[in-house]
Amino acid sequence: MTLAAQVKHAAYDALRHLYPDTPIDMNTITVNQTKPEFTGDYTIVLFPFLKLLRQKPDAIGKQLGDHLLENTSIFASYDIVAGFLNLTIKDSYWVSFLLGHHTRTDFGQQMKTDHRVMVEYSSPNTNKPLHFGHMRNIFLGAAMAEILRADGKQVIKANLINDRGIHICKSMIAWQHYANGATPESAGIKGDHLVGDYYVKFNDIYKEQVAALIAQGKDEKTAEKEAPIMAEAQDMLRKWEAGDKAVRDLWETMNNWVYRGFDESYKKMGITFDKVYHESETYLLGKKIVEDGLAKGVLFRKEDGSVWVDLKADGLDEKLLLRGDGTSVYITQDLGTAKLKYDDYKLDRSIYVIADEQNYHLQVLKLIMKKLGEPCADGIYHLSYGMVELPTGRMKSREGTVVDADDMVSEMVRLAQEQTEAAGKTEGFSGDELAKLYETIGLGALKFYLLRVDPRKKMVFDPKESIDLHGFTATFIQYAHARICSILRREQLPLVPDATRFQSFKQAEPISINEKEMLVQLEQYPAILADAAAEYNPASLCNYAFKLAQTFNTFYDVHSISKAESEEKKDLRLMMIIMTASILRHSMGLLGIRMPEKM
RNA sequence: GGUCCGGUAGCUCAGUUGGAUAGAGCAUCAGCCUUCUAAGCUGAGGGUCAUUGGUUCGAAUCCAAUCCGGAUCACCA
Repeated sequence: MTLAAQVKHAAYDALRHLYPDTPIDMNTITVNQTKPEFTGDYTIVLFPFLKLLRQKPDAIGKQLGDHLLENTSIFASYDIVAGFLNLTIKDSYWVSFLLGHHTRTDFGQQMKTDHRVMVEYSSPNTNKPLHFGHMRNIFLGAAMAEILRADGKQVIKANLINDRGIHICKSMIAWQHYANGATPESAGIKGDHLVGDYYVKFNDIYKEQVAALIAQGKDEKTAEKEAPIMAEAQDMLRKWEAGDKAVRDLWETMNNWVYRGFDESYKKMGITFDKVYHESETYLLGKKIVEDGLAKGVLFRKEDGSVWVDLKADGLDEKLLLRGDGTSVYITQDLGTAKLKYDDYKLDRSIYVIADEQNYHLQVLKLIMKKLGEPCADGIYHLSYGMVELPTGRMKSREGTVVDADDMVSEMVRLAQEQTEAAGKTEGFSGDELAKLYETIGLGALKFYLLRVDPRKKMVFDPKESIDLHGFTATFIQYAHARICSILRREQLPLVPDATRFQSFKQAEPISINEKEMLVQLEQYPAILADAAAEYNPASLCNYAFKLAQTFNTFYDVHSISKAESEEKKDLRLMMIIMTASILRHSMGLLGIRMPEKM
């Protein structure tokens, strides 16, 4: 149980004992961390009891404080300030906390349960390379998967590749017309970028054709429908669904180019998956689900043969599930995938990391599954995140403002190198070590930048700010970690000492304010981690780790560790910084950010 | 227009189930390296928590209305 919870329970027991005739609800007890300007560690708010007990705050505070001091072992003293009971925790509590946990590398982690969770993220289309918007998705999904795993869940990291549909056909058509058989090898371009180039080409041609038709006097809608290249793409989609060999072969070839490109990008980003789904393998199941729904009478068919679901009773509209020509739409394949995921793993929860522009889509998906009586429906959870925007507004591929993922990673690594060299911190490293360090810093900065904001909020990507390695950044945290490692090297201690090293530690001197600040934060890590899991919010880990690093830096400035006032103080501080480094590694590790031992 | 999300310092963001004088980072200004890594530390300035009303001992937080911004309401994915 966390310290804050212990305080709350102690207060509850005390109040019940002191006022047996007045029932007190646990929820009326508020325990906060004491503000730094007051003496104490944790504060019980007395106001809620005034009316209940018909006494003045000072009187209640005194009785409660006295009782807590006499009947529990964790409090050293108390202080009442205007309705707040500030409690100071005994130094011995902190000492035993340190002795009990400083050798752990998994402090904060929960026991494994059999609760099964799938986290789906990345989920790219195979018609263009990954861009900056994907990166928020990818890092968020990967971080959430690790956080949930640390929270005791059985986690399956899944990638759903959107490998079929009209968008792929567009790239294929343009490639057929304009590529002269170019391959990634012959063109010297990464496969995903090559295919993406032809998707762009398609759109250019399409726009030209529409413009030409409008010039001939057609209205916009008709022009969009009649553009010949679009008709070709649609024809190709039908052939694909019919299993046309030539189309399937080209499709396979081009997709494989893209996969090799993606794999390279994922590898660079340090991203892995446990399971990969392809929509080409699930859309038929989706169609089957629709047909079953039709048979059950949950869905209905219109005159043109298209199939719909009526969601008016749920405040939504009618939604198309199959086109008149029998081809499936976006949501059709999602129905199949949702069921398949559930059947594969018997999931308690299935998390979709998808941008908030698809809130409606996910709502519809869950609703349809529920209507169809599929058991997977209840577990569907949309982890909806806000879009990444530039200071000038939304990124638009049309205007060429989309930031490419591969470029972004190399740029950040390059900047890490530039700034490390400028700071003159390259001595004592081999070439390989430096390359690894730049990657650790650059990639860490990027991940942290994208994860430090509450995922639900849309965020602004300011290129100028993202390259800053000062302040609220991964670099700041990495630096604190490297400082700790440096001290441990000097003391000839491993990052995690064995349990006998501080076994005979006996506390003699009082804990200082700066020491206490660190201890309070160290103790809170398990609660922060549990909260990040419960709220699906990696940003709280970013905030916590930054604060911990900040507190360490101040502590480091105020107190010498190697030259502490006494051997006893030195040991105490060594245990503290060992634990600090372990928690920084653990928390940032969940976000996929490495902590260097030297920088 | 319907639905959903958001509005906190010049900028980017924190702010637990309502609790003490609303906090960080960046930017600006002033200090701190003969002492464990200055990618650091200390301090200063900077706020009508969009607005108005309500609930209460107490509201950035809860409720209502209004204003502003965004997303979505496709036989695109």
